[in-house]
Amino acid sequence: MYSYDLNTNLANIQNMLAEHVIKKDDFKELKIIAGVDVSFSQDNQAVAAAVLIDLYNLEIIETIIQEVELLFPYKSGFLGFREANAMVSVLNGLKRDYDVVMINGHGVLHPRGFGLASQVGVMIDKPTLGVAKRLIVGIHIVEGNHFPELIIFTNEILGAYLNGFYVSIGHKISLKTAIELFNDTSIFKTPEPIRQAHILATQAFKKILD
DNA sequence: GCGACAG
DNA sequence: ATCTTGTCGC
Repeated sequence: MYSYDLNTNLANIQNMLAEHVIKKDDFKELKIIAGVDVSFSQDNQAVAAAVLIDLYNLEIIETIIQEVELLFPYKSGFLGFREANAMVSVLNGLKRDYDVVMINGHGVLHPRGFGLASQVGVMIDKPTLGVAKRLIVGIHIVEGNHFPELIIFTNEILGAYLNGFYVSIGHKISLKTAIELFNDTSIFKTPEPIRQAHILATQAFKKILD
């Protein structure tokens, strides 16, 4: 499915859209944070889940699950083309509004500065941040003298490595705020928004397999 | 050429 | 991502 041309075209699209990413805080308030995740196994049958969490007590105030179809195969560096649509779809199904979305995957900490979190952010035009367990090959790390470690790529600070996770700007948020949000929602190893969303998506996916 | 490769 | 059993530890 991935021909050289398709790869090049998708990369070009990412390069162009990356210019629309806003790497600074651009919001009124940060009270309700959304977490999204997609669960799947072999085929393209999948379940997307989203949770809304109150930033001040980390309690869930709304949840939603939705059956979705993944139209693209997974390929490192192009995760957005596989999961962004599903995430936007499930987020649009939420009744309440939210201020920011935490996403499993990278934001601007990406070869072309346009990871899944940035793609979703640009699509919904809201603040997003990316949280991932591993770096994409090609990203270089520069250890800082102070906590948190700073990560650099093409001479620009793009993210931070915190408590086993790589945190980066998705859209309309600064790295500083993204880091604060990561810390403020981490009661367990994994931040609540994505932890709860993952639990929801996984349970729903297994249930729907009946 | 070979292996690695966000989820 | 998911498939899977046990195991270490609070």
